[in-house]
Amino acid sequence: MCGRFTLASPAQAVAAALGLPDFPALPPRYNIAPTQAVAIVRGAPVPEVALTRWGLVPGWTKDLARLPLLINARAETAAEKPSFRAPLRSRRCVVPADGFYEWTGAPKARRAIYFTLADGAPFALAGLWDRWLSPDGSELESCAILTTAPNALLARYHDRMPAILPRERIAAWLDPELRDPARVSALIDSYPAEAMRERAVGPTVHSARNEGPGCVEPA
DNA sequence: CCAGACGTTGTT
DNA sequence: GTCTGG
DNA sequence: CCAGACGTTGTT
DNA sequence: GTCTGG
Repeated sequence: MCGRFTLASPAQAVAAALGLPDFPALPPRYNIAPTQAVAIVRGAPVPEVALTRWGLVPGWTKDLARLPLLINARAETAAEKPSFRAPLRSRRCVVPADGFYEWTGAPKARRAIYFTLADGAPFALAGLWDRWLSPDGSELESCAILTTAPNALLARYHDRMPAILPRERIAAWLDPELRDPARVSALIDSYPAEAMRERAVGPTVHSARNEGPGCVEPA
């Protein structure tokens, strides 16, 4: 799955990787955690960037406190889940990232592994977003990252991996005219293992309170 | 019809 | 053990 | 995802 | 909001 990721590349590199005319300069992030602000790209033909809470809150939610944190959505079943059905049809987004972490090992010997593309370039995670009107009248926009079957690299550690969209599929994923669930899910696949790299990193990333390049330092 | 649920992951 | 915060 | 908290009372 | 269970 995907419960922590990074986005520290220069804005220009993010724009190039996503095929966008530009991308805003954001503070480099090495430890993006659930409930924190996450940049998403949504809409077409001119995509816009928005900052949303990581942990999707369905529009019909009545009690935020009782809602589990929906940071991931299984691509195989999202079309049938009440929380994800409508967002999958009409509120798809991409989440720019340049790496993500997976944890492995027994509870007392947990290690984090950091995954990137082989060339170190930023990439697009397939995401969903929604908008929730809180009782006090304020609006909350939130997002979730889709997961899929792991490639051979990820399978060494986990039975899931985040859905990375190859650059040529980003526009189709963001296209609001695309509403057929079968065609939507056809865009999701396990990214080729040969195009990815992994490295074990130290314990700094374990705490979501830690931030900075120390999170990705080799163990 | 109304009421009630609506989620993912990892671990054992 | 379970829930909340980041 | 992991880390960390998890409580009540009285007094100022 | 939308689907399922009764």
